[in-house]
Amino acid sequence: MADITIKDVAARAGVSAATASRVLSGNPATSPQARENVAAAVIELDYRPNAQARALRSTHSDSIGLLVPDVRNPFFADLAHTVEQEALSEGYVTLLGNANEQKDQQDRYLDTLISRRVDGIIVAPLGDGGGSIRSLIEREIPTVFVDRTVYGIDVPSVTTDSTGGIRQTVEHLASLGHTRIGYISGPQATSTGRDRFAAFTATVAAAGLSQDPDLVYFGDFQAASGSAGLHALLGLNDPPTALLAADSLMAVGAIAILHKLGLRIGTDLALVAFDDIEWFALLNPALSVISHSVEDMGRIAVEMLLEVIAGNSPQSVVLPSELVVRASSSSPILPAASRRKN
Amino acid sequence: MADITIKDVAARAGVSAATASRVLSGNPATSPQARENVAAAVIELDYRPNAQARALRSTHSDSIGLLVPDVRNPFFADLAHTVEQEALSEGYVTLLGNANEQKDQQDRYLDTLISRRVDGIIVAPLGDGGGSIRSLIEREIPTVFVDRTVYGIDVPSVTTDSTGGIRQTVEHLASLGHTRIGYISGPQATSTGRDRFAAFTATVAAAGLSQDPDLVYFGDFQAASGSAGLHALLGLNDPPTALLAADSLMAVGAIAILHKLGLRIGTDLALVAFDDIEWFALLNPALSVISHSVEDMGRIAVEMLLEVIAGNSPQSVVLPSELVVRASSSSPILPAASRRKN
DNA sequence: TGTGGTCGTGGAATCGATTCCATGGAATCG
DNA sequence: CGATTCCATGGAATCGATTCCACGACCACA
Repeated sequence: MADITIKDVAARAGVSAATASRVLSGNPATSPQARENVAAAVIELDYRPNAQARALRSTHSDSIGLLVPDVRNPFFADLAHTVEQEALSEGYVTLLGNANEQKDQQDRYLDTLISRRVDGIIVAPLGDGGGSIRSLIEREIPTVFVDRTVYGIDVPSVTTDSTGGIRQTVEHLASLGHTRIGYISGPQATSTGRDRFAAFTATVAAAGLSQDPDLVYFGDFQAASGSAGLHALLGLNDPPTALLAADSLMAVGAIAILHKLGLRIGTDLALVAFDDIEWFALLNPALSVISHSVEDMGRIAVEMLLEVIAGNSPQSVVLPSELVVRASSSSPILPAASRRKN
Repeated sequence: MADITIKDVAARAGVSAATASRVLSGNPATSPQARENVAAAVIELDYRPNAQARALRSTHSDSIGLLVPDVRNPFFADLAHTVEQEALSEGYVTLLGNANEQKDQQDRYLDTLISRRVDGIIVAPLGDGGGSIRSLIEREIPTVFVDRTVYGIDVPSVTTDSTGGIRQTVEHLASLGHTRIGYISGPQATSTGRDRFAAFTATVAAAGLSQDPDLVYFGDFQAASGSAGLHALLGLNDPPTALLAADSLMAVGAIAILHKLGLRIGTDLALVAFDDIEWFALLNPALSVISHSVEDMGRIAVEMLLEVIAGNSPQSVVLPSELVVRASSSSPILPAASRRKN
């Protein structure tokens, strides 16, 4: 692993290291002759600049960090893809970290990203503003929140307005005759969990539907809690006739149990999920979803972070969400007598 | 962003930078007094070592690179998750790159990873051994291939033995009465594409089934080519009665078209997909798959890379694959007359 | 008491690239 | 033709952490 340095290139090209550096960074104060010789030497030696040394001297590393709660969640996989492609087109490499929905792993990754002196960080945060999130702010490291925010921390963010999609969903279900809508909520420690829950309770009240607190189950955005939530809701004396899940993984968990119980989605129980995942349309029946654009979210987050890095203070952006009706929620409610009991 | 350096810590603790460095790296040649003072100063100043400077001096960066062809493919998302968690537990950070199934993006990312002097690289390669893959070898950068290999490049790898799962599948379909099995293949520019295709042709011949070359469609591992492949195969004069797709995304593309055409999976057409994805079991009917362990693959790849970094030459590992029969391939074949025509 | 050894410490060199500063040669102007 | 500007260039300082080397203090043993 005999590394080739800029001195080797300079020697080969018959110039000094300073001149070689100037050629490589496109400094105009170089002669055509020098440019040519250096370019040739670079190719002959297959030279790759040492990014560490460069970053050490020049205070920027041309890299950004992206910290997501769970890469296996298709929503965040898509987000990672979009951010990474968008950043690459702007000349930045993305370091992807996975907090695994755990605060200590989030802190550990943030520490690492700080140590590596990334130029900025995009994070879908969890927990309160403690731990390493605070260090980010105190060090004035350019930061953008995506999908989620943290109460009391003033950082530009790109989030989804849950209210529109959830109101459409509640009204849609009400128009089919449903009065008892079950809700599998995300954790109240996340802003998305809180916002969606608030939107649900508000619109249910506005539509005059049942506000029975037993109709709400609090999950953790992962599949197993969707299964548990479904069990809990179906076990009620007066179970819901429609169900809204606050994210795709909890919907998947619920669907698995529905299959196991032999209940028919769309007729025995209407189902809508927050987050649109490509293959939700392939389920039989196809799943109704509240859709929001992950591409827009990723693209805007990168643009916004570049603004912050440039020293500006961009406005936070809230993207709309929208109900997409498919077969899982298109049948009118059945009379209670014909519904199977659990 | 006034960065705090080791000199600030040293000054605060009343020692030299050399001593502070020794304390931080756990060098035993330090007095308890010094250790205590430095530890206190680190906390008071919220000091984070500059990873760039450290890596520059000490030739290792405690980071590895992972380059996958497509993060949105659930198989690679799972792989990324496993590798990242496993590496983290060994004290390494993972830089994730996404080649987007394009050779130029793969080269670009490899260049970046080389520049950043990662300690090693895990890559699911595409294309031949040209471009930056060659640079990796010439520079003797610790490298491990995962899922795929490159012909003629001698690098330790963790791959899946397609043959077992594919033989089981062909024999299973034959036992249901199928004689014409369609195959949507991966690209022959990838080792997995070639291996699975070879296994399919060999086992079909061994089972005495139709070897009609029209039964094979060559896709590119992405969803759209699965749709195209299905159209092509159903358009034959004598279409197949069973279908095997060489990866999950092409299976998804095929399923979408089957739904659109109103064909019933499992009865009108038996379907099996390579790669097990959690929600494949949720489809109706549930999808039969050839399953292989992405956790084992990721874990072994990291272990193997650490071996290579340590200077050893680990043996390549080939993991088994296995057929999991579900409803999409459990009905005996229908007589031709009762099958619908496309 | 003198010699040898251990131990904690600080000074200085080092890693590779960038950039300030000074220099020498060519070009331009009065 | 002499003076001034311009430009390409090399030398040297710099970024922050690590590590080699040397030094002084201390203990132990003969």
